[in-house]
Amino acid sequence: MTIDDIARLASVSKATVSAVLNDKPGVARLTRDRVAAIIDRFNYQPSHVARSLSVRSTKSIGLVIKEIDNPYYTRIMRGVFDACSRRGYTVFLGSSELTFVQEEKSIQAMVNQQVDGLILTPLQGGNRDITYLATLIARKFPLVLIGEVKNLQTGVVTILNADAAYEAVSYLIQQGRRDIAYFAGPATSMHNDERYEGYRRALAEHELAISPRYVREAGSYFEGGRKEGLELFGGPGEKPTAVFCYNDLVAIGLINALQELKIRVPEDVAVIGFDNIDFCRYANVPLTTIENPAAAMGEAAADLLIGQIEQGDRFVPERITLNARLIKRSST
Amino acid sequence: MTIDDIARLASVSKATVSAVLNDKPGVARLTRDRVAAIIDRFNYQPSHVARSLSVRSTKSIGLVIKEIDNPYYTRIMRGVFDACSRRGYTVFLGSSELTFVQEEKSIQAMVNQQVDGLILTPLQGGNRDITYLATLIARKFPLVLIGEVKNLQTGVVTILNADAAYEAVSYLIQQGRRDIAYFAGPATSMHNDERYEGYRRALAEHELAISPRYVREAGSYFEGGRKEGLELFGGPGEKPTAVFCYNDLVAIGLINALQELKIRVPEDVAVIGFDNIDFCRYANVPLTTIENPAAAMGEAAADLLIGQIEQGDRFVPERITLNARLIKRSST
DNA sequence: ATATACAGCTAAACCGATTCAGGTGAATAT
DNA sequence: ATATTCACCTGAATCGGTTTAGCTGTATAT
Repeated sequence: MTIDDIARLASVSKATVSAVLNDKPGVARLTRDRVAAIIDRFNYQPSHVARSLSVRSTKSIGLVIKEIDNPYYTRIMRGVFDACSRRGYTVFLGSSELTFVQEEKSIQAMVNQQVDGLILTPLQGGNRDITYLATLIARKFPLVLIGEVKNLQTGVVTILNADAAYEAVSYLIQQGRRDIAYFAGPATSMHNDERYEGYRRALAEHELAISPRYVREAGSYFEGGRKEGLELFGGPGEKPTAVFCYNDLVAIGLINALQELKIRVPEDVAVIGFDNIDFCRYANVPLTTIENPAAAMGEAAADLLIGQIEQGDRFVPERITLNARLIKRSST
Repeated sequence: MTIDDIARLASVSKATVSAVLNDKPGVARLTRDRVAAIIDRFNYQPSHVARSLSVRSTKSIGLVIKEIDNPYYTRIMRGVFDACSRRGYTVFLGSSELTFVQEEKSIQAMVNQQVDGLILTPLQGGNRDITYLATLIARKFPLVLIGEVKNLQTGVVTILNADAAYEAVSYLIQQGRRDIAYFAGPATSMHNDERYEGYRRALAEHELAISPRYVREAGSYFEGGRKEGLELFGGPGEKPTAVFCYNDLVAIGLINALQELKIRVPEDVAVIGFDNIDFCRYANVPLTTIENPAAAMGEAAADLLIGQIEQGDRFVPERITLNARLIKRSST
């Protein structure tokens, strides 16, 4: 079934059928009804591909995330997906698998599929090569980043990591904790820099010194948190009375280590995570953490992107900042 | 940049350029090199959309899962994604959000986008309407299901749920447990039926009776497991010494309830889950469970589907069954 | 009565690729 | 010298839509 068939059956031109399909004016009531009747009698669906070729838009966007099966990115996905389906866009899935090569490949695959725009949770780090993304932006290709990349003029959606970290650490101080450690994320992560900054600011504001032994790179997984926990709390030397962690997995790993060492949470040591993954609720010590509104970020990114796509030219790169709030549970 | 531009620049016809692009024979070495040089000098990428229209294939598939941010489906996604990118297909994301209406909508959106085929983790239940899927199949639309749907002749990828459950329950019996409960999944789930069947068989084989009080519908989430756990173990009456759970979340909910009731795991009660989500490893009582090879199923489904797409006609609906093995940890 | 406006419709160009039935000329066969 | 073969290349049709300029014929204005 093509538009020609419908035109023939209705004895009109395909231009008229097209007008009916797209609710364009200039078709008499009677004709419109007759054509519409035939269209749904034969259950005709216009070819999306042909339409795309003609109007130069595929009504689809690409989403390239860091890891497909990471609950945090998964929540971003859900937000993007929801916003897109609401606005009639479909989404292509891509993943950078944590490597720059793969990231660029995925982006290229999407661009090649001629998506109308792209949402990216960019990899970060000193050795980040900006050129490819910059080219894309120079070509006016609609692009929205979730998370910052320096020197790139596009739409960006973020949370105020530093402020959230500040709030969390202040809360610990307010509870009487004075020796507070930070279990840091990967050194290449800008999120980590920002969270550290909040930590630093909170301590500085209360005139508490930062002990170098208390700032440890634990990465972003369970194992890192556990390992650093065993080392710091199992080894010799002073022990902190609270730990602010880069993310929830690290916090859970740490708690696991603490329990193994028979150190009580929160009595002996308070722990705060970041992200509020589902797991926090299920854990036997429900984790105090910072709600990272991943789904909302996904939605915001999609809305921003689609706005960008549909505005075309005169569009100014926007920046959306969402709030991350502290969720108090029993680990503090 | 279109194929015409390249043709003009190389002073050949677009047919020749097309032949070069697609590595077709019948182009002289010299010409081929000249054209190729121009193609990559201008960094020309042929329009995927135009190509799709011409060859009637978009080199993309649709993946419709039940829930985007459910770790189990997320692992399926990863498998599908990996297999597809390996074979040069891109994947559209869709979600049924656990409702039949939304499932059909998502599928239609994909079909409308003219994907070459579809992978679906179908909703199940007595009131499942088969007609739409059946129509698709009748139209020879390539479709692979992850999980069974009755009366549908397509590719299917599954695990032997009953056998896996049988193995798990047998293991409990072998450890000396005799009063074994089953915390069941949603009544509409075929997986649940099969797992119950395995449970039943294991008990029957050892001439152990099934106590109706011990078979309880806990659904598929943490809350259900916790609630049924509190009821069964907190209330009056006999208590089982082991529980086989529909899935890991239910098992974790149950363990949470048991800990609240000061019942020791595994000393007083052994618990087995199903799926082996990441969480099992992180829990303070590492959960014995059944490894559900979700990623492998995703890969198998994608391979099956792509095979089906590329074979075209003479294709026989295949069925792939993967093994699920018991992973013994400290909850038993 | 003539000019003007307008609603309703269509023919044909266009989007950017693929494909196939020939055409051309050089090399080989008879 | 003519016929045959073959490698290489091209023109034009095709995929299935959208869009625009222009053509009707009827209604209104002058």
